[in-house]
Amino acid sequence: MAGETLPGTETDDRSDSIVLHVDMDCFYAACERLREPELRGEPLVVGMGYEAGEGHGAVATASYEARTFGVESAQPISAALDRLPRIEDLGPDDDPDAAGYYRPVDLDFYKDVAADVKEILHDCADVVREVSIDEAYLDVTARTAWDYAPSGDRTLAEGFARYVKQRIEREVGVTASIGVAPNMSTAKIASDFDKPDGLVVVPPGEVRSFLAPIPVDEIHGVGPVTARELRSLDIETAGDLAEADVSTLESRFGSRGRELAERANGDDDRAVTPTGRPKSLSRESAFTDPTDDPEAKRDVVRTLAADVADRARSRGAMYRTIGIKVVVPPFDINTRARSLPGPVDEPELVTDVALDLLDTEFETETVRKLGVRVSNLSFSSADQSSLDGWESADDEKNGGSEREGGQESSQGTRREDGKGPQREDNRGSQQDDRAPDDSAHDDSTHDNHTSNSKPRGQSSLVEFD
DNA sequence: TCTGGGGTCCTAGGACCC
DNA sequence: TCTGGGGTCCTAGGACCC
Repeated sequence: MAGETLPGTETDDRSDSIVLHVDMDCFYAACERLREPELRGEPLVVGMGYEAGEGHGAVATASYEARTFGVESAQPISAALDRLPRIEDLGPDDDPDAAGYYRPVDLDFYKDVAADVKEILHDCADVVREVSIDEAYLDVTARTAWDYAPSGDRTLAEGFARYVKQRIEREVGVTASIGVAPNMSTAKIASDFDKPDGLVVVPPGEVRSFLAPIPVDEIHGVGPVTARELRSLDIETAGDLAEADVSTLESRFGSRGRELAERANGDDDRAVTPTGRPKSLSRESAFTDPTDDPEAKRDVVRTLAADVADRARSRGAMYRTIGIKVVVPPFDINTRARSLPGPVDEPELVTDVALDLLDTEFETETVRKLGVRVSNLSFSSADQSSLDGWESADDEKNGGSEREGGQESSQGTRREDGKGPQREDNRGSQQDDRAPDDSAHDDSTHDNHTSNSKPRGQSSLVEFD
């Protein structure tokens, strides 16, 4: 790994950083077109929870051609079909130009394609933060510069971004929009500015003038609720937000208020850090029709719980909290959770706790959707080194001080039955992790009966039977 | 826009400890 | 024991993102 930035020389001032935000254009649709080139240029809708010929589910991605018909992402498929009929449903007299193609989401295939893209990204940058399957931040400060190319009118950074873009298109066959800026939040807005197939470069001196006219709701972190509230304060653009009175913003939005104003002003000194480990894993599913049938609900919860536990195990995650989500019509979201004294990897326990949470409060409730979630995750150390090696290996700061995970006896010995991740390790991705004395505390409160041969009667930790 | 699935972060109140 | 303040953990809900 690159050792060019020594710990001591790491500057707090990142104003000359070069950050790329790479955002794949209509990624799911682009993937479908890779394997079905006939779909190029056609209106194409990729639906999740959608099955061929059916009408449920929601739009995951609509191609630009489909968007001209009013199809939008997150729309119910039924609404999309109203605006853009399925080509197969056309009668002989209907206009084939006013119809589109519908495909179900095939995440496994998209992940394969995304892996090819990410390989290129990692090849082009020292630090890559993957935010989702189709989006990533790259810190390329060490690879290029804000200087102008000899030819005169373009920065070297722009040339570098163009190179990344072209590689993706040439080697994978899908297009990306890229924003280039001195920080993450500006790069993010820049990538969005000229989609699809865009390349927008905002050099350090132009950040504020670039941001000023941007509508507030295009700022990352401003959703419908915040946008409405901002507008009620006559704040319509990033420029307005940058000039707004900070204490007013803070009283309205808490700590987020200040942060939003800073972002709107082009101040964002977050370093691009590699993707961390997950904080929670969940699975949910909606009923086609809301139901109050207790057994039907339990069946779903059992399936979801098994799925989640399975996924946790395959990712080497132990969990300390198990929860459910119950969505009651029209759309009331309820969550319930129970924490265990220590991390476990116990599929049956996930099922039992989830069912218990369901039964105690929601047995007779009519529900639209159910979910199961595990959180408070911890990962085995073996797995850890492979994933954030650069942090733990070279960063002496967190190397020594806060890793007492080793001699923890009470809960360090979950499953000594020969396989898999053994030792819990609370380091997690340590920023808000109050891990250090977390375990110490745990220890002192209920250690004495640790018969560390067996994980002291897990079933008795939760009060079934 | 009557609503799919998988996440993150923040806030607030209560329990509990010192 | 009715009186302080500080801290952590837990749960639940909400806003937001893709």
